[in-house]
Amino acid sequence: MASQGAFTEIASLAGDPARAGMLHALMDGRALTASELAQAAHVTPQTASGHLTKLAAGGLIAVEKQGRHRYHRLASPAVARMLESIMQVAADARPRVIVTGPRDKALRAARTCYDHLAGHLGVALADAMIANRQIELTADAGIVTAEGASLFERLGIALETRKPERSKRILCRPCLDWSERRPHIGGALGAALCAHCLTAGWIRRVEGSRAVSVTTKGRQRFREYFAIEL
Amino acid sequence: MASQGAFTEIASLAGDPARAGMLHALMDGRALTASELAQAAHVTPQTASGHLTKLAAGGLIAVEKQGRHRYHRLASPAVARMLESIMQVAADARPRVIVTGPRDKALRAARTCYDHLAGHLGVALADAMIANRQIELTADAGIVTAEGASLFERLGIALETRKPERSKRILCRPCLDWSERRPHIGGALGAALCAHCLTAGWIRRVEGSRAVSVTTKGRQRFREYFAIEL
DNA sequence: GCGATACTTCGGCCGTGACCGTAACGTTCC
DNA sequence: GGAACGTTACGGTCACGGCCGAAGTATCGC
Repeated sequence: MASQGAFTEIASLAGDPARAGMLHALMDGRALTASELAQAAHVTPQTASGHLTKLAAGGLIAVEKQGRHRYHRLASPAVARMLESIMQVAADARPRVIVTGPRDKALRAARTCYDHLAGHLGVALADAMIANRQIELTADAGIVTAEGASLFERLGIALETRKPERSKRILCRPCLDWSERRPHIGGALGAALCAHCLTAGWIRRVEGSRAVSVTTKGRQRFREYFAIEL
Repeated sequence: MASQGAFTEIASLAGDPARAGMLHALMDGRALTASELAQAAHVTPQTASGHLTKLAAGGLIAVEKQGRHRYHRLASPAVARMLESIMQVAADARPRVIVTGPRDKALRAARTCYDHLAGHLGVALADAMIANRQIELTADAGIVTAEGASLFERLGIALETRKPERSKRILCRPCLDWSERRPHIGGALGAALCAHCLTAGWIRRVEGSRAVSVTTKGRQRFREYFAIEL
């Protein structure tokens, strides 16, 4: 089969510890410089450069030159989904020794997963919206109800229905959380929600991590709109 | 981060050519013996055995003893989704030399993707059901409409709504086809549909491949129920 | 122009891991 | 019991690929 070679190339690209560290660091959806990624992977800049070249050649990351910096980001949402699915299998088959460091704790509490929210916060949001009949989720798929749509309208979040034809239903993607083992909200809906939380100052990115922290305002708003106690 | 080690382990397990070949062979959802997998991966039985031990230890495959055979299958749908997502990235970043052999041709026409239908047939089915307003699909999610539910009832396919509570809507998972680059029907719905096609004799598995062939009866039924000309 | 910063390329060292041959082990069938 | 089949264990070879040091190429600020 012709596609097999490509498959092994992609998988082995992700299977190296240093490169995995870089991909991990890029999972929050932002673009990072080569030196930042070298630091994240605990290797020297030369080594990192080689890895980045390979990742770019394999189509996993995209590079953008800007002055003397080179910004690297995941090439597409498909790559993010791939990484997420690998993490899920990894977490699944792992009831082994789990060393929960303090940084891990923050990650488990709330983090971004490429472009949407994950961790305890992400799952709590999904749970709340399900309880409030604003969305419906299974392991496979999800939809936004009329109540959900009106909530987003109240929040000032524009949900561009990608299918303007005639279907009024809005769909979203469930994304199994590797720390909570339960689905949170992904897809375009999750991305819009996450973006709103950031711009409205409900949450803030934690420096040098995928973790996010909930602000006082955010705590209040989450209670107000979603009936979540954090 | 604690999870990173597990991530690299899983990815590098999949990143070896021989193991990738085996996983590929298991992608049709059936259980195969070690010798069959050795043949599929083009290695000696001893080598294959070592790989299978590792794959099992990593939680990618499950082993079942039966007489003097040992049947190996993918450990879970999550693993199948992971493989699929890797294939998708691999296909995505590959506008390179595509050597389309005769076997590839059959695969592109119709094949199983773990437990549901893919290839030209799979995409055609999805297209037809969308056109007939029996399902709605985006890249992220999908649902079955009332018309869709009644079709499945006519076909004698029981769709156990996994959420018996009160939601009458049935959800399904879109799965981006790596050969057609468009979504086909996955999830529980796709699995039920595929199983029905097999048991009703609409399609038949091609020996030693993930490809399936459409029978004369199948051609007729697909026209009758889905208005598809093959 | 100059040095400083950011990144890449080159060359050589070294460890990991895939592979096979041989051989042993365990089941099943006759 | 013994033959046939299938799987596992061990030892040795070999090649691929990661890693760093040193040197080379772009871009910024002065």
